[in-house]
Amino acid sequence: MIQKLLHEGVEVETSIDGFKTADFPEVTADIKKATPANHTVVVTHFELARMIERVNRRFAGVLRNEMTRLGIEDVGPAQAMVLLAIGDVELSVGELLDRGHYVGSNISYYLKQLADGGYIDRVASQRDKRSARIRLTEKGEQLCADLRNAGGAYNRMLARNAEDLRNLEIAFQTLHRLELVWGNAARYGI
Amino acid sequence: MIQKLLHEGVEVETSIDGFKTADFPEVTADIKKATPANHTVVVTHFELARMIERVNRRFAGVLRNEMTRLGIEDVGPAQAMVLLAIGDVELSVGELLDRGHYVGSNISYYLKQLADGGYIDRVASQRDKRSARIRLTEKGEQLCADLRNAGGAYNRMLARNAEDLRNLEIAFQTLHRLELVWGNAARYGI
DNA sequence: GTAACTTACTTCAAATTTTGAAGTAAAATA
DNA sequence: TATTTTACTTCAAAATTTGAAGTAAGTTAC
Repeated sequence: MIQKLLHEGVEVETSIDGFKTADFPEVTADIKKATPANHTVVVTHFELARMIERVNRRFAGVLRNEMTRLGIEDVGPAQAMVLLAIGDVELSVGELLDRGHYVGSNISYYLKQLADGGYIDRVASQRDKRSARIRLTEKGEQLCADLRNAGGAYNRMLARNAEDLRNLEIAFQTLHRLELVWGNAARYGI
Repeated sequence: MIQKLLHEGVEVETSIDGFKTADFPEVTADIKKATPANHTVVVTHFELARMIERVNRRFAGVLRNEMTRLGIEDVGPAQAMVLLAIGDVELSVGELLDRGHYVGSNISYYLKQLADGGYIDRVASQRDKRSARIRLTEKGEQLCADLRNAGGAYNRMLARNAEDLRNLEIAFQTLHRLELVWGNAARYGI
């Protein structure tokens, strides 16, 4: 199951910023036990980052296509992602920032466009009048529903069987770990 | 090991565009065997996409910090990623495009900046004079080396033991699959 | 051989996205 | 009550990305 993680036939590449399991002496033994041989190349930081970048670009394309197909012209894919991030709960801008690690001014800008397009409602909180409460309008919910509906086909392609599901979950968890490690690094250094 | 994939305590969210394993009757049996209960929520298309977006943003921050620390001012993180994508092989612009699913004009633009900064050399191919062959200069290799060096700390944080390594590999493979599925979808529709 | 087409890129202008500095107003704290 | 902090917004500039149009070299079909 664990395989050499080379893609597109570029053997040399992984060895550049890849490290061998031999670099982890305490780990090598376990791996050797589990897998016979030849599985010495391991994923690194940068390989993952590049992969994530590529996949992200791909998804942006998918989303753009879907939105074109839906005839959405007044907002772009980035705004749609914000919409999906909001989901069906009412939340403050600050909560939304946390959800996507956005920059404040950025979200502010998107929310303005989404509000102008009639996709969200913003109401000042009763308790704290500084805090704006955001929620999807009917129109916003409709767009999300349409997108999720269109996404069903992808879910079926991605999750074909139990193994796929397991792998997707592991990928998700691992990405979450990356998020934490890179996030802490950005804030507290190293 | 397989866990409920909720994060940041937003229980409601996953159930929006999440589907239950019950939606896959043929799969549910296997899962039930493997895991006792309570692990019914599964990752979807959009959750993964949002996660990838967040992680990507985080990594951009990390890279920006590292470059600031290295005192690199003439090129940005995006250009550094291109540099890392080139690695230590000589390749054509077209090959580079494939590596990162970039848009041609975009890479052209980055390559110009990288060439101006003295990070890469471009030579017209002997065989095909339309094709530019790209490779890192000493300076370019140095920057890559510095970045990879700085990245070592992250690798150690991410790959603490054999399980981490396995999960990183699974994540990598799964992302690669996403790349293919989303890539084909973008090109051939659905 | 040459006209038409394709490939491999580059250029440019515009759109989109992201950042960061500076603001405002409400809430919390001293 | 004064000061500071929080929760955002606004704006201008920068970075990134896109897409249309161009150029020049190679290929193919007469």
